[in-house]
Amino acid sequence: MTSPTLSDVARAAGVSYATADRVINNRGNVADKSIAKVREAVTSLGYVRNVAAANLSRGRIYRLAFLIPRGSNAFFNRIRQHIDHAAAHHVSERVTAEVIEVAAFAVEGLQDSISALLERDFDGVAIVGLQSAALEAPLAELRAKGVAVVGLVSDLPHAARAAYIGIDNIAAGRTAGRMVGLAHGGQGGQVQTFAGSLDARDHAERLTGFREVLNADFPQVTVLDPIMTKDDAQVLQAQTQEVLTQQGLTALYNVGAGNSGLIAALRGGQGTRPFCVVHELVAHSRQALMERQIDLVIDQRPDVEINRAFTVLRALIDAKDLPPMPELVPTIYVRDNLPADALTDQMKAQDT
Amino acid sequence: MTSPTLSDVARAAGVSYATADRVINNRGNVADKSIAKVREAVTSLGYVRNVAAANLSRGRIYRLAFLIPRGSNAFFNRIRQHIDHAAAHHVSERVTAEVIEVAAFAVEGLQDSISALLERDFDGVAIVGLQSAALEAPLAELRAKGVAVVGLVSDLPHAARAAYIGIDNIAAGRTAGRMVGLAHGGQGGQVQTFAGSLDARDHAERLTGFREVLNADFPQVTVLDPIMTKDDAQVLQAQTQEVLTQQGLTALYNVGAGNSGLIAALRGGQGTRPFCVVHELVAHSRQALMERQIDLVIDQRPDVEINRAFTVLRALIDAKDLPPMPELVPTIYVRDNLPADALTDQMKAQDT
DNA sequence: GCAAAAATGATATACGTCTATCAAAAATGA
DNA sequence: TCATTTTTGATAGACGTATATCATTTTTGC
Repeated sequence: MTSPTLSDVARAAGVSYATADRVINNRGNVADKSIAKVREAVTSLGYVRNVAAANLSRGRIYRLAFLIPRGSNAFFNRIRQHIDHAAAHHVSERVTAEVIEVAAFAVEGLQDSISALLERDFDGVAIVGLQSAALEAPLAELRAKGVAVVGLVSDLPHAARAAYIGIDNIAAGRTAGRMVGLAHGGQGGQVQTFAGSLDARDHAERLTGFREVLNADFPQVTVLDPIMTKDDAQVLQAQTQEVLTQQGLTALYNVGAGNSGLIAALRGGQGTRPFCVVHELVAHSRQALMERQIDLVIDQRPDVEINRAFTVLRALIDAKDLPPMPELVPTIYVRDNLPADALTDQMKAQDT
Repeated sequence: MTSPTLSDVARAAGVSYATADRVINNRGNVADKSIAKVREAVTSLGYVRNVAAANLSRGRIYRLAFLIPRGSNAFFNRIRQHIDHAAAHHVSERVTAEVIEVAAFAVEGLQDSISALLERDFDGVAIVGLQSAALEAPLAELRAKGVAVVGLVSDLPHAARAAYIGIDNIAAGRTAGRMVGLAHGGQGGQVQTFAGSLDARDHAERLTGFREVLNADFPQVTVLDPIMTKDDAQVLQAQTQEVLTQQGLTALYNVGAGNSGLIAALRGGQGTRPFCVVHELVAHSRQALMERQIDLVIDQRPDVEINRAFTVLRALIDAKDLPPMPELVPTIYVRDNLPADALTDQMKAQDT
């Protein structure tokens, strides 16, 4: 009934505990014959290392760091809160997580922050990344030190991280495109798009996906070139107001942030409004969904992502294979399938 | 740097280890004054019980059972696979999970299966439930024995379980309604609905939610009364074929199972087809989405649910509060945001 | 102030693994 | 065959908690 211990394995294999241990933790200096005997005993007994005992013995603690862009962006506020929340529930497993803020979207700042990590003693790091070769060197150093590195939300250069935890932004854009297309019910129309900056890889990818679907499957719907907003709510508000006066506009799609401005403009508008799709469920967008100022929110489920970051980092640090995890998929919210998210509710006062 | 142990707490509180232990595990026979001192030391030091050490010491193992309807239903096959998969990754934490098959949707069979659990030594049980007072007595016995009980996918009588892990089916129906409404793009239409049986609470609820939204927000769309299918693919195929000949039909919505029949009928149809929404992403529905025979799948993410069942049961057994978990929300799939799910792919050959 | 009851302290063992050390045995090479 | 190297065995302490026992001290009630 009780699961076999390493002593049981040793006995079954006809070797000493020490030898079994040498095999299990491949410490070397073991005859092939002994290795085979132990391996056999392991499978026949179904031995599985007791991680609790192992970690206890090692005095293992997992020190994690999260590099998150500084600023009042509601989405990253949400990310930060989820990290703190998750960290609080991981102390009993000796996992600590520290949020380190970095200059937003600046390669140099990120580079410095990564180098600074070298001085600290972290076991795993999750980084909201950028695609820049300049990051490769410091990341390589980190990994050489044995630190597990994953990209979060926005990927790092491929070779420089062990995993990427985030959604496929082309898929996210395609999803938005599909929904906008469907909402036209076979009729024609014009979609105005908004983006923070096309230098941001995620923005560009979403736009690409969006266009792909509409061009291919809904050719009667025209996609207008994006208005650049720098993710600034004020810019968005002004531009939206202007755009709303146009004839024939049937939909709006903002691939970036700054939605509080877009929503404010919509709130001020009169008559029927275009079909509206934005990204990321935060206080503003949630409320706007409820109040019917917008129709759809495409969300990347930062709560799921953070959970996954913890799990993946732990698995990488333990060098074991990954447990089953829910897929990361762009999630579509309408006003009818909103989660009752306490964290989201707490953020009423915060900016987008 | 290293986290404080109970000995540290005792020292800080000026009591012996034994007394600190008496407080922590409330064994009684401790003066209020001592309790206060220990509590204070705990908070000031930030002491958190090392669960690994505790479980090791107790020799704790978590024996879980899942009561799942028997049969070749693709959705429950998927559930079963996720359970096995998750269980395999939990052995190192001394968690075992056993799937127990019960007669599908039969109160008596379920009742017997629950009673049978009493003979076994489980610590936690997840049950795909039914709403029947007949289940209350055996469940009460189980819980009296100290077994943690949760409802899974389909709820148990409220008082008889500690938690329900599943989606809100009214919300799921509302979501489907919203999407069907949107897809009409302001034009009128007729939706044919299908249900297995209105005795199944989830089917009835989905239909209710669906009607709510269309009646309130899309009055120009008519919802036709559901065709009863017993979740039988053959019935669905025949009925769908007939329905497709009707003039003016703009959408189909099946709240239940048996979608392989519906899809087969659609595949055989010619000309433009109605907008189609079904539930649960399985091999058939996934393929139909890809091949554009249907437009939308509302999914309850059984992978997330199973993960959550493990976590919740463990937390209940340990009598600790729940860690942060992603919300369970009806997920909308279109062909653009499908997960690359290995498990789903393995099930090509199975029935709906 | 004294007996009874309650509270506390001191201490030992166990859980399963990791890590290290030292001695003993076996294999290897010339 | 003997010296050297490789492999093996035996064993002990540590990790932090749970649990139990027994002796001692403090508190309580009368």
